[in-house]
Amino acid sequence: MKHTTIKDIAKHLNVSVSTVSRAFNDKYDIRPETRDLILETAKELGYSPNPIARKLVQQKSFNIGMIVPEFENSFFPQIIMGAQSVLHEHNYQVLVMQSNEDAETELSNARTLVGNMVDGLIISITSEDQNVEYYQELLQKKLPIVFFNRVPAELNTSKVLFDDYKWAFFATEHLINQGLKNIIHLAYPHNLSFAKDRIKGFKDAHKKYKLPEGKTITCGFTIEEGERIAEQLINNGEIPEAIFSSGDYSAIGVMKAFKRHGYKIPEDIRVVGFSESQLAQHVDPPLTSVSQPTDLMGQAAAELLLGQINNKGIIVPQTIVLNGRLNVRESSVKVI
Amino acid sequence: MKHTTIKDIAKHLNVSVSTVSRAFNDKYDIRPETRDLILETAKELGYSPNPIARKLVQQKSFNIGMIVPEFENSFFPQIIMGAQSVLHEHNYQVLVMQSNEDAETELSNARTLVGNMVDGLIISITSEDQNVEYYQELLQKKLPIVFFNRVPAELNTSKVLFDDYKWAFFATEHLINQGLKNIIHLAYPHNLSFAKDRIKGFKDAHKKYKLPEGKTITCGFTIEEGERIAEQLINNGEIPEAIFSSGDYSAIGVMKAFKRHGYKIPEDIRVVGFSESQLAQHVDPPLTSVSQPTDLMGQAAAELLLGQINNKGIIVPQTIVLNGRLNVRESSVKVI
DNA sequence: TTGTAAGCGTTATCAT
DNA sequence: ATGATAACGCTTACAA
Repeated sequence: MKHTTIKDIAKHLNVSVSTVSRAFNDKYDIRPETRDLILETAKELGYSPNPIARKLVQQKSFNIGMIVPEFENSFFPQIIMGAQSVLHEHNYQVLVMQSNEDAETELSNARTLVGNMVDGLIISITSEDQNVEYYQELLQKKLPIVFFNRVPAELNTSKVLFDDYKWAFFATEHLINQGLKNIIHLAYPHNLSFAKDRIKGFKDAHKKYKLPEGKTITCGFTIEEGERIAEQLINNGEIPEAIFSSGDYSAIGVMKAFKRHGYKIPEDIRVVGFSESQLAQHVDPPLTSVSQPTDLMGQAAAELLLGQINNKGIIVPQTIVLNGRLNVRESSVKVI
Repeated sequence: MKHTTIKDIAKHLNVSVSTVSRAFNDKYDIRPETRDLILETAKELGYSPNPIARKLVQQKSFNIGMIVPEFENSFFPQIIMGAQSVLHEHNYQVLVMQSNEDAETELSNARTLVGNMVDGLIISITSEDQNVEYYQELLQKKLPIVFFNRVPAELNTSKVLFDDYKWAFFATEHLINQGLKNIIHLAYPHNLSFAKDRIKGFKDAHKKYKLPEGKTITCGFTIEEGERIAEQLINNGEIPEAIFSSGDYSAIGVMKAFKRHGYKIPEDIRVVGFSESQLAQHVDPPLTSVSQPTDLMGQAAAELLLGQINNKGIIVPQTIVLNGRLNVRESSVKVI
């Protein structure tokens, strides 16, 4: 693809390239008529300034890179949209990449984005342990980075978090308050910091009510995983009074499996999910779930990043912890 | 952010910049020891080549831009992942942007991506009528573009489509074959080509069975829209035997509203959706829906694009039409 | 095998 | 108000 360049226009009009450049950058002195003439012929010749060249000399792209583990579920897309809304207002474009839950891909995404000279990065990491050296390196080079939702503990930069501990606690309490004692928690793998926080919330709720520490089973993100765990429990004859799952999908899987085996929800087993997926209110029975303010999370991350950018890389690390809500639905309360 | 540059290394090692450059580009003659030395100090100094500069001189980025209307639902994300899988194999990175169903945003996305010197574009358009001149312009400049799912009729480039006509026909036939005569089609707005194709499929199925041409109502994409239309029908006392909706969400909305008013599905009204959303198999009753091969669509688009790129911009327009499947579930068949 | 220098498309400083 | 020109970081003839 052959771009029309500033030179083509300069030649065409017998002016210098700097004059043409000025026509496109309001801040310089230029006679209005010359400017209009240039802008006009630019349109004729199908010219628009080449941002690559501009980036090279200005060392600034007005692009923000964003990396998320996946966007199959609506969780991350909603956050992306939240971030976009504030970034767009400030004339930044957002380039999105997904790591597919893979740390290596995440690293290569980051490199691509940095290669494109993004002015900042907003990242939700895949694994707590990997890639931190690279991010560390970027931060040392004064590249603004904000992490959200899944964040590396060691890195000293801004983060936007959800109060996983608190809401796992509340969700568990919601079940305990109904007189239930035998609750199982389906936890996410331990390399995710929020998984640990939720486990802690779950256990501390038990402590508060002087109950024996609840049982925890590690479980994946999918419906199938939830089904697998439930089948396992059924096989072992180990039927709990309630299940608090770290994700809606596994919670739905659990419900499916138990229903298939003739158990009634919520009569026989109560179920609570986490993250308020689109499915939650539409499954049968509707699933109680902790909803996280995805749009706010995106907005907060974007604002922290803009702050860093405008601070010329002087990073004042800030951590914002966002509140949630427990959407109580039929799956977790006995209908009277 | 201060990048370490090729010059820093050159100075550090008392060699010329071209030697350093060569160390990073295998194809040139360079003494292995010099190369290793350079690569080593590069690592020490935290240097990696600046792709922006490289792009500027090579006029090639190994980045592909992809624009989708939204990624809140899993439809487009799945296509993106399909495309990514083949593009990654060929060392291309994919930059994704979303137009939010807005033609202007779509245009600005395209400009950003072109500005980043992507080597090709994969687009699902928001509106058939807008932005075509710009895309036309890009194509004339030999920028490879492949459209998918929602494509502009006028543009002479490669496209990947779903056979909307055929599957709307089959879906309708599936209802007619059960002896139903009074079927209403919830159609998408007419500025989307596939909306028209589905309407035609719906009507032609009626023709085949010598039935009066079925009724069509224009409806949005959301659950709420489906509910609104259903409420309207109920208010008018106009209860059909079946509803064939152009989208799963509106179909689900329809079911919700009818259920709320005491109608039974499928006993009183049968419902068929389109696009096989994640929700389809989990709502109550499970929703019959036409599933589209999203992964294949992404892969096909990517392959067509790579073809164009490797053809050095000599575009041989191709249109691939993909097949689907009707997933029959409880919402559309009377249980015996 | 290595160095020199031109060029990619801009912006920005310094003259004029 | 406009023009020359260096610079951004890199690749690539061409020369040595």
